[in-house]
Amino acid sequence: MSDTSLRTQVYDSLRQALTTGRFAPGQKLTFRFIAGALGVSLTPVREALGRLVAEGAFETQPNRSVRVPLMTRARIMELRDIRMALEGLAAAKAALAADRRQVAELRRIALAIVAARRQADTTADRRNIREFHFTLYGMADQPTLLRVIEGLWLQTGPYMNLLYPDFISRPHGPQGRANIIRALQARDAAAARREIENDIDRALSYVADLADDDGNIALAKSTAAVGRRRGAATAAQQFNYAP
Amino acid sequence: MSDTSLRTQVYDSLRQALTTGRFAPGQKLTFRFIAGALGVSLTPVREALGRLVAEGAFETQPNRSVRVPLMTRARIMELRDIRMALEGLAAAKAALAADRRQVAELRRIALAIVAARRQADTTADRRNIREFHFTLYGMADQPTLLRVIEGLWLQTGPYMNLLYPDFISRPHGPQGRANIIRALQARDAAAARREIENDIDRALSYVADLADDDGNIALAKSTAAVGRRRGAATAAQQFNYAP
DNA sequence: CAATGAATTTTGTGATCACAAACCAGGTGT
DNA sequence: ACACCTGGTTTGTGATCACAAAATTCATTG
Repeated sequence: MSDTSLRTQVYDSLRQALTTGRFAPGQKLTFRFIAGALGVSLTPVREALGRLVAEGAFETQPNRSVRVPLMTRARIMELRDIRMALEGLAAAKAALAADRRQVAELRRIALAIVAARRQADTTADRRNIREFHFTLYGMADQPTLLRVIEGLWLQTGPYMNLLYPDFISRPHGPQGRANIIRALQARDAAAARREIENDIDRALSYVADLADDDGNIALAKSTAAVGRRRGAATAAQQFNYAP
Repeated sequence: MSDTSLRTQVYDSLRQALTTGRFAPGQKLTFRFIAGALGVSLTPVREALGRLVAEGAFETQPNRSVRVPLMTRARIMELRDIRMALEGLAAAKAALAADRRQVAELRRIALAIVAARRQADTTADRRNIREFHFTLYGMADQPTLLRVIEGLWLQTGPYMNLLYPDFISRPHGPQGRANIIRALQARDAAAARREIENDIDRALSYVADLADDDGNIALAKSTAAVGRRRGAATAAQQFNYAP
């Protein structure tokens, strides 16, 4: 482990919770609540939250507690455009740099996605999707680009629950991933970029259509609804879970 | 003023110092040094530095002090690609959204650049260049995009001194800005993107060519050399200056 | 004189305390 | 009923203290 500071542990816990959809959009969190749940003092919590606020994963009005941002339709579309540009760039570079072993690894993850979906395992699916994308982007070997993209995923994370179960069951998913793998084998940067752009476009346009201009969400029958029940889980439950 | 916390003031001071080239690449800073220079306790300094480290403006090995990152040629080229993608996107959107008043404002800044360069005023030039770009990007009205771009400028900031005086005296600068303004008037998004991409490409490719693969810089006769003399300025001098 | 190792100082990290501003009830007046 | 005040409570912010790990100094040794 390279950094074992408490601040980093708190940061990672919150990040995990965000990317796995444990916090609902608009949910409010106090410093003392997090500190109590994680068994640390306020100091490391403040530093971790400061970073997350800087990255846009949380927002705060001056001198007040933090909350998961409520995003308007426009803001989701903005994130869509940014992610298309950056993740498209990463995919294009990955296509030029990937070797045979890396492509095989990507194919393994693509199969795991199909398997988990057959069992409608939402948690596993989110983990798999994340692994597929970041394995792909990692091949580009561009650390700064990767970090910026991670910051963007942190912002879209709480909204990705909205994709389940309707959007995810559409047939275009496996097709897109197969196309990406083919593009890598052919070292076709333009095709890899195009496929990733399409993927992001479809997913975030779908999410954006569920949000109105005030940040309210058409809940439908999505699993995001569970996050709304504030007192349902104990404090510790919201952070710790078996990986 | 929306946020008057000390943490934010420290953050802004360090940000200013970075974007105006007051810190040299590789320069090391201790928490207590900054706290003393700004007359605050360690607490707000830690939070401000935590944010800047998260943004990549400073780097730190675990449990040790922070320093301005030394960038390899590869990393500068990486930043070039990211900035081309994102600032190109912002310019394209700006071209579609700009009204006549905003274009006039941009033309005013372009004239100020020419005027300041006639007097070889490096400080004013850096401020003007920043104002030109962020006024342009601001027209796109995309707050998240703007924040990501600001984070990237924070990283490239300490290296922008290397453009003076050689690169800046080349004739392509005024031409490029005139083209951008023309593109805005014509609502030509593709042209605006192309001009911004060219601008970033030229500047950062030039800087990258001065760096080797270990992060060492060919100093040449650039003004960055002054930043190297560590004890030259008092602590307070490194942060406070007349705007 | 360069290399080594112990003593000393410096430095980041985390916990705790003090405090003012924001929040929340509960009551009052209209 | 509803807006307004008011007391108590909660909450983020900043300073200070304690401490361990890292850096530095410097005497000692080969």
